[in-house]
Amino acid sequence: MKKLQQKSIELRDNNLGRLFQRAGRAYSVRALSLLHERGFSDVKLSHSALFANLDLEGTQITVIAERAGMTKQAMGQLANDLEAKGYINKIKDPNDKRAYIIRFTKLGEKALHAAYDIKVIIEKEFEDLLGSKNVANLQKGLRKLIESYTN
Amino acid sequence: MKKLQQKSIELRDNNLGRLFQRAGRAYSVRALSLLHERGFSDVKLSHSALFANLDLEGTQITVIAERAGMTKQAMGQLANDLEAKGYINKIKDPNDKRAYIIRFTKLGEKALHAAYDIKVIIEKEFEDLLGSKNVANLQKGLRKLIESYTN
DNA sequence: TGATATAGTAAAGTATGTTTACCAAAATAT
DNA sequence: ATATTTTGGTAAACATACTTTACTATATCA
Repeated sequence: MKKLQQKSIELRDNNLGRLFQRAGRAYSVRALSLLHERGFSDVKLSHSALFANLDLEGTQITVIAERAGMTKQAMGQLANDLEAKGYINKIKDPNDKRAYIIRFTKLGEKALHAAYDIKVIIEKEFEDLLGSKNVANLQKGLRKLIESYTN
Repeated sequence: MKKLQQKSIELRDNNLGRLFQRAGRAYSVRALSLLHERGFSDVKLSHSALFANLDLEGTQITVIAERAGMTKQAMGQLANDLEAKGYINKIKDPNDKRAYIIRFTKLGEKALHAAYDIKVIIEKEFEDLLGSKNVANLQKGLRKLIESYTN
C-alpha cells in the first residue's frame, strides 16, 4: 500500500477537483476584473446567477431562480440589488398580478455586451496559451463530465 | 456586430468559466458523497482547506492558513471544529509557547486514506468516460491555465 | 532592555445563500 | 360558482464560511 505521506501529497497537488475549482476561480477573478475596468465596478460574481438566466424579452423571478438552481427568495434579493444598481427593471407582469418580469435596462444591456467581449478575450488568452484545439478538447471534456455527473 | 440575444446565449451555454465551476462542483459533490458513505459523514467541504494543507508530521495553524490562502482566524475555527470531531489534535508547540501544532489523529489518517481512495475512484470514472489520454490532457491544460493566471 | 513582530484568540461584520412562514392571486376540482 | 390547492413573491430568522478589527502572550531584533 502506498504511504500515507505520498497519498497526502497526491491529494494536495494532483487532484482534478482542486484543479477545476482553481481554474474556475482564476477565470472569474479575471473576468470580473475586466468588467470592473470597463466601468461596471458594482457588479459582483453572485449577480451572474441572474444575468446568466435572464432572457432578453424578460423573465419571471421564479423562473430565473429555478434555472439558476437557487431559491426564489435568494433570486429576489439579487433582483432588488441589481435594480438598485440600475442594471434591471422589475415590471409587473400584465398576465399575472402576483408576478414580476425582470428585464435588462440599457445599462444592463451594455454590461451584457461587455461581458461577452470579455468572454471572447479570455478565450483568446486561453487559446494563445494552450492552442485552440486543446481549448476545444478541454471544453468538450468538461461538458461530458458535467453531463454525466449532474444527471 | 453579433446580436445581443446570441451573445446572451453564448455567455450562458458556451462559457468556459461556468464549465470549470460546474465541473468543480460535480467533483466535490461526488467526492463528499463517497466520503460520507464511508462513515466520515461529519466532514464538510470547507474542511478540505485544512486537510489539504496539513503535513503528516504536523503543521502550525498560521502556516496552514497561509498555504490555504485564508486568515489564521478562519483556519483556527476549522481546526477547532475538526478537533471536536476527532480528526486532528492541537498540540502545544514545544519550540514556541504561542503556537500550536496540528496533527492528524488515527481517525484523521483513516479519513485521509479514504479521501485518496475516492480520488482514485473518481479519476477512474473520468477515464472510463473520456479516455485516459484525454484526462491527462485535461489535467495538463488546467495546470497551465492556473499557473499562468495566478502569477 | 525596549520596540517590534508573530501565533493565536475573540467578537463583530459581511456575503451568499437556505428554511420557515406568510399573503395574494391564479388554477383546479367539485 | 365556490372551495381548495397551487403558485409568485416577500419577510425574517438562521447557516455557512469566511474577513476585519482588536486584543493577549510570547518571541525576536536592534
